[in-house]
Amino acid sequence: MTAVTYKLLHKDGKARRGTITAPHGKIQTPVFMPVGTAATVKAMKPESVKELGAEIILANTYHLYLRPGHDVVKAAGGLHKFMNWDRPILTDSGGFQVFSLGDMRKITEEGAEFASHIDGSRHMLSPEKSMEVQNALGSDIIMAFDECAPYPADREYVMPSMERTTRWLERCKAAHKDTETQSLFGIMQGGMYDDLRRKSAEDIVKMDLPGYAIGGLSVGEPKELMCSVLDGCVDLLPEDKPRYLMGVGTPDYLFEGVERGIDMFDCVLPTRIGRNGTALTSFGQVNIKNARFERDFLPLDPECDCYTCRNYSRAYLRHLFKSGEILSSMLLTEHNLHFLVNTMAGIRRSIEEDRFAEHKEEFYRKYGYM
RNA sequence: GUGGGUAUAGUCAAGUGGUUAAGACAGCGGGUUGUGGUUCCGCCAUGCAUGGGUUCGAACCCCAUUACCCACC
Repeated sequence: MTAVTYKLLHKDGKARRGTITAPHGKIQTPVFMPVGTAATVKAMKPESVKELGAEIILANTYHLYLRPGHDVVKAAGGLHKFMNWDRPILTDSGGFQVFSLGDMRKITEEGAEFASHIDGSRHMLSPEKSMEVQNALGSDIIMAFDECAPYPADREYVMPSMERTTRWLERCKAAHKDTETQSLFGIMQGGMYDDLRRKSAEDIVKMDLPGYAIGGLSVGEPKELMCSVLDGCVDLLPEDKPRYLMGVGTPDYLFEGVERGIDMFDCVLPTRIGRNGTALTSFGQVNIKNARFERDFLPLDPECDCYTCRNYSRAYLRHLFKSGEILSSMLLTEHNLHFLVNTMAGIRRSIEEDRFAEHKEEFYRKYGYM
């Protein structure tokens, strides 16, 4: 028995309504996972993250390995206990940092050598090491150590990179022993090339893992390109396993992903832009810093029932941000997270009622994308 | 009242005769997609207290005026 299982409940077109059962609880899918890189969803108390309906959050192997160190987290009794979050946790493998650290790292067949962004010290992250760290953290879902190719990247770069990611996945699988309490998800790569995506999918699906992710998208490519790549590769993943589109995203991308059969998403966007004064609302993105909100005493999103919108005005939120007050980050983050989690809940309902397409159109019309 | 000093953007300021007047903060606008983000990128003085003068050319030199600061009466 694997730690994480998926049950498909209903389909509306390719959109899937399902449940994931993990050691720390059930997850209704499609799901949006808030990101808590350093064992905290920034500016949020775990209780508040729970209250707004998040059923799973994401943490990062690379960051926790560097600080405080996975041995510390393990000594604390595992990540759940350490950070006071008793629902499922997914940990990213550190693979994305291979991409985002740019020239501060070197990739070899063995793994990736990093210069710590904290103190410059050098560290080697390999498939085996990533499994060791994620095992010590004790997350429900652990991700394979992969390489996310940049965009744009030519075939000559992407093909060997993708093949190495597949070899790394084999090593991850071999190193991952604790399959009863944690489940390893594989990651498809292949850049923007349909045939490489197909090859990657075929190779990783053979390994019969409890779940699969699509990596290497949402790295700066145009939306249409991401959609067309998804068109060509989501169906290559097994129907009876959860499908996770990594690093996505904005509300519109969520709809595009679900429409093509994606079950899981994560993104730093709501928390990051929240801390920087931008809100996601049902009528589009709002920059609360704008002078036009100086005397606007309406709630951020009049249609929202989150704590922030029930109690505070745009003028107050603007004031808090301009004053550099901590409450600004808290209130905006809570709203943004609530908005995306709630958007996913609406998507799930629409799939159950076979009206996903209409729901998507309605959302776009209001959000200002159409 | 006498002597001295200072006046450059909302604020603090660089610039002491030669092409489009540094920079910082504030302000304004934008960005942000498996978090290297109290972050990043733009914009923001046709004008240097005011009025004259010298000069090919003045924020810069000269004169007057005004305001403020410091001393001394």
